[in-house]
Amino acid sequence: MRKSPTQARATQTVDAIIEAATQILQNEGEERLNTNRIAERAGVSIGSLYQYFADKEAIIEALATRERNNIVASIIKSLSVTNPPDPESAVREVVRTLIGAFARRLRARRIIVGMMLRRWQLAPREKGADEVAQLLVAAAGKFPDNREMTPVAAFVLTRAMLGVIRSAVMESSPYLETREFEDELVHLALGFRRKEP
Amino acid sequence: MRKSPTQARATQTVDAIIEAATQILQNEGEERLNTNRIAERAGVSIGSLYQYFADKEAIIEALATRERNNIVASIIKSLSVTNPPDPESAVREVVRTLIGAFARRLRARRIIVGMMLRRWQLAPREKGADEVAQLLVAAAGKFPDNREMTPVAAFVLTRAMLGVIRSAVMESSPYLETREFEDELVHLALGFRRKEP
Amino acid sequence: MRKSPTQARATQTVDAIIEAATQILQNEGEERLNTNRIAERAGVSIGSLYQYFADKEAIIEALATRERNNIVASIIKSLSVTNPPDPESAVREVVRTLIGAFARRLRARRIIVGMMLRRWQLAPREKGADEVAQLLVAAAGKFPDNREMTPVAAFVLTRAMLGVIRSAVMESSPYLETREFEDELVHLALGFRRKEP
Amino acid sequence: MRKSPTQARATQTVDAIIEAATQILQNEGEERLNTNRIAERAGVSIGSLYQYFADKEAIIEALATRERNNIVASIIKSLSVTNPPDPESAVREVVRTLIGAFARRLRARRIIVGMMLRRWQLAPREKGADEVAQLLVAAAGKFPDNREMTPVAAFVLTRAMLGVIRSAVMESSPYLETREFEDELVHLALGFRRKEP
DNA sequence: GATGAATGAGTCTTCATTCAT
DNA sequence: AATGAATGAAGACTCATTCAT
Repeated sequence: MRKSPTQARATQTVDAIIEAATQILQNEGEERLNTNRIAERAGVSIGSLYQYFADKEAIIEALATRERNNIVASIIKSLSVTNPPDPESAVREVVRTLIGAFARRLRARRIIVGMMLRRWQLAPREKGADEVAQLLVAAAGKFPDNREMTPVAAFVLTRAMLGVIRSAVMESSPYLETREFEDELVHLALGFRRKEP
Repeated sequence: MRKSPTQARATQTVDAIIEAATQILQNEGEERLNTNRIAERAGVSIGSLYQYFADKEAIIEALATRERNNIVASIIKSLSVTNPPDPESAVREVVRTLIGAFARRLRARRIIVGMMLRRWQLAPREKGADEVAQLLVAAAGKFPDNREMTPVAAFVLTRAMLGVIRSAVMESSPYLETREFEDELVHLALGFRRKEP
Repeated sequence: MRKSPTQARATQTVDAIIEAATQILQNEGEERLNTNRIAERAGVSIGSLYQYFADKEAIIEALATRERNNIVASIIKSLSVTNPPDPESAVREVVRTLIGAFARRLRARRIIVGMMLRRWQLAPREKGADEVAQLLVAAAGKFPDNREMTPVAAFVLTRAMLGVIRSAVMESSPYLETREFEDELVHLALGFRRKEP
Repeated sequence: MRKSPTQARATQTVDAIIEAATQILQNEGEERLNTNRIAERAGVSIGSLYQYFADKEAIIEALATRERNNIVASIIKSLSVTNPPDPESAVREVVRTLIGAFARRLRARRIIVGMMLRRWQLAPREKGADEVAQLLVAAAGKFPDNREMTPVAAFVLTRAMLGVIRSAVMESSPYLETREFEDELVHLALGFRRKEP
């Protein structure tokens, strides 16, 4: 970001720009996402936009970061439920949160995810996923009959979960918000954490 | 395709175009993929390009289809192994093929694979993933202690598998070609197919 | 024309090309009129087309000429009616023929007329109009109470008549084939031929 | 117009674009009228052009509208002559103005006039011709021995007048600015407005 | 700081025409 | 003579970015 917004007014401007970009993505699609339109929708001049963002890429990055932070935050929150009675309850809580996080603002999320896939495929490092992995491992650790979670196992589990949800989002799957879909994801996670195959 | 190439010369042109597009994707990235460059790289006039492809999209589609066919073919081939002794063997065979299909292409063609994976997930009616799902279900179906595979379960399983592999490819994960990684994927699939959690 | 068709086969080809062009104009509009499409519609290769026509312009010219000849021929025919009982009958016959000639294949005619206006505005010399003018003068000469038709008067009369019909065609006027419209044109011509104003 | 010019600078740009288009039409013909050339001739970037005009068509429309307004204004002005003594005087005044409007522009701007006349005839809802029709009817209406002017009659009369003038302009007729030509047009109008044929 | 007019490289696409087969 | 694959100049339009006011 070119200039860190010190004044409250500036923070508002930055937020307005990111929100405008998200809305355009949601309502008009990626093709229509251009800096002029973002500025217009944000009620800001194009000149001002470039005072806070070095280039279009920076806006997209800010937008993606915001989305990821929201999701991670909501997962963390869901895990803070004290003392889940059994593994299934714990897992289900996380699954439900994950699905919920992605299902909201579906179209915008789909495009953002797609854009991130396109742009960051060479230098990715799915930060969010690793954080989620940590959380899952920690959550699973609470129950004695779980197998130990090696790094590889954590990697596989998180990417599997996210992969399924991501696919459902990207494919606009009708399953996405069904109970059966949630059940299957829970089943996937519980089956994975067991010791014997 | 706008015109099906009848003369040998025309077939060469079409191949040159697809090959050129592939190379550009590999060497310069998706952003630099434009019709003029494709034609130039293919040693063909832009006019010729448009004689065989209705628009840019059609070229990308042809390219993705070609890749997908290759992968699906290799999976089908791996499944033709007669009479696997147990579920694990069957699943492991498919897992190994899947990993192999993507990993082999990894070093040479990350961008194409990325594009393809994205397209599999973007295009709701793409056969690719569903074909793989069918194959997995069929492979698993040979053993009596499996639970029934509903459509939702098949969706979840295939997307989980592909999601994990996609992530490993995209993140250039060092796990990708390790035995442990393969084991975890097998574990994931076997755990999922069990009746009780 | 590059090559005058001596063989019957060649004449058919030329006709097919002109007819194809007319049909495209009629069904798809001027924008879609291009040599490749003409050749295709005519069932002829693009190479053959260029064997008979030097360039696209030549096709359009041939087409326009054909249209004009058809119209002039039909007017001549209508004037050959022997001994019309009175001026009004004579005039009405011509008017009716003119309207009929233009009203057929309305869309194609509209486009052809428009194209001619555009292309030949600098070197026009409306040949057809002058021929029609001669005919009108001759026809009018049969009745004693007409005023003399000077060249200027003939010019004005023919252009007025053609101008009205042309406008009706170009504007897709609903009047075009009504009885009232015909009456007004007859009125225009009869009023003009009277001696005192 | 895409954006209404608020700053003075912007107004200049818009004017420059229309003027450039006019010049190109004049000097190079309609076929050479393309947006890049217009921008270049206007001393403006192609981007600026597209900031004020949605597409090429919009430029042509603006240009045609400007011309039409000029002509209609001059006719209206000519009709403001108070109390013409007789029908012939009234009609002659209008005829003279019409001829003058087109003839004056003839030498300088044949192509524009041609384009304009074409557009008047092409665009069904264009006000131009109808406005002139209204004016003619009003002018004629002042005298008691005129027949009533139905819509069809007004259509025929205006298109006849404009058709004759258009032809004279387009064919570069030597009659155009002669007294005899004017007389014949007046004769045409007066003959038409009489009750009996 | 804010504005928005201006920029122009870059992209997709069409189509008249040629020429090797 | 016929074919149709190939050509490439040309044209419409977009949009990230700059900079004078």
